[in-house]
Amino acid sequence: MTSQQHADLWSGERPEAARRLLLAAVDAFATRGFHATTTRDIATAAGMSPAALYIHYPSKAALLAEISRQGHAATLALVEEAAAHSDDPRLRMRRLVEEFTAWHARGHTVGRIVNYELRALPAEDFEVVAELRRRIEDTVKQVIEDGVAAGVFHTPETRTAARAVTSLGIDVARWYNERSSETPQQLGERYGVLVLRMLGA
Amino acid sequence: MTSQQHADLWSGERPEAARRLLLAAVDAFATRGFHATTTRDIATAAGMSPAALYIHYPSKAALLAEISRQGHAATLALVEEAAAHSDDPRLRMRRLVEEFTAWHARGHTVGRIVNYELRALPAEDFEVVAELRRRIEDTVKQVIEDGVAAGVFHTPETRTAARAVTSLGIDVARWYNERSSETPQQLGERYGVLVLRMLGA
DNA sequence: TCAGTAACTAAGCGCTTGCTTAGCATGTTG
DNA sequence: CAACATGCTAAGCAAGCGCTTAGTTACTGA
Repeated sequence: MTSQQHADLWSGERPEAARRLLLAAVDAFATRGFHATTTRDIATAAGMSPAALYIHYPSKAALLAEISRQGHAATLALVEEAAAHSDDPRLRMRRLVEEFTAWHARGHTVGRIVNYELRALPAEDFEVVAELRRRIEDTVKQVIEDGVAAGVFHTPETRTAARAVTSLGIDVARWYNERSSETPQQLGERYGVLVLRMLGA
Repeated sequence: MTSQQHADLWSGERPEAARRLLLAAVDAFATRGFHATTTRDIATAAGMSPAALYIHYPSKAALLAEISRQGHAATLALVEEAAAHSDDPRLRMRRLVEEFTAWHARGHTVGRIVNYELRALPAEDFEVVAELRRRIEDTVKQVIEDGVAAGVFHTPETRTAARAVTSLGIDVARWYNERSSETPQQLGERYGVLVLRMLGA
């Protein structure tokens, strides 16, 4: 159940019990949603009593905030790295879509929390996360604008195009699961082709 | 707050108090999510005491099921109509994306419930709704396959392409709101252009 | 040796939840 | 005009919620 993705994202989390709680929370929030998940669910899945949760995290919402912040930070890093990877906007965009899509497939549990549990975040955590989201979208928009300026993309509304590109990746977290016929990498490659055509490359 | 969309979808709902409850539930479920919404929220917004809800609906989940069933049925009708509208797969697909996208923008509250509250549905209601969703996706896929067969679309994986097309529309319900700079119709037209290019038309 | 600390549990507190019960107006019908 | 149906409210119940308290155990270091 717990995918490799989680283990990597929080491999440095100490003490180990805190990490187990985080992984249990990711699975529970992704499967049932934040509000339908109880602190007893999380603690039990991590092999502890409910009270033990509060030694490592001050509240249920703090667990959500930790997952959302880290998930968003990792996504932004991935997008920025792909966008800086070459000089050709086509290669940058293809790499960006490949990685962004594969990330949302491989980490669809974290992806669901990141994208669909924003409302449940405490106000100040939401602010932090909203800024990360803005930077992700701006990075995508910048690659498109670079491509338009270079004459390799042909799309009049870069904001709308950026929305479409990010939408494709984000929505993968909603429908993808381990039983899907495509691997995350395959899906990324196919979406990369579709997006380049969509942008008129 | 209550958009025209809702009023149209449930204009025939009698008695009028039942309709008011339904509209209040749509707003509340879309804004806060099903599990974060209380029966007191819904009843108060509809101008009644909590007990009055149970005269018109047997449970909170029954309200959700009613919204989800009707929302899915309306979406399927819209998609099937657009898909049957002409002989040219390009015109059919453009119309389909225009209407599907505009629908998710105009009715983003209902759209959020339809697409993001499936987990909260009672099992038997979920089955009904899952079948409607299958038919929506199959209709989209069929238009793509018709286009490939006619030589006007060029995309090797029709299932993946259908996923991408529906994803674009569905995700609109997540981010669109009344303050968005594009009208639902504008957005539909722009997405129609992007999708046709994506399909290699 | 033993005070101090970190990690935990059993028990439960105060509150909110979905939903029920009992009863009250209003309007309709034989 | 009695009998009933409809649509509602005030009050509240049992269950479950997030979180706290008080205490136990195992380990560390002077």
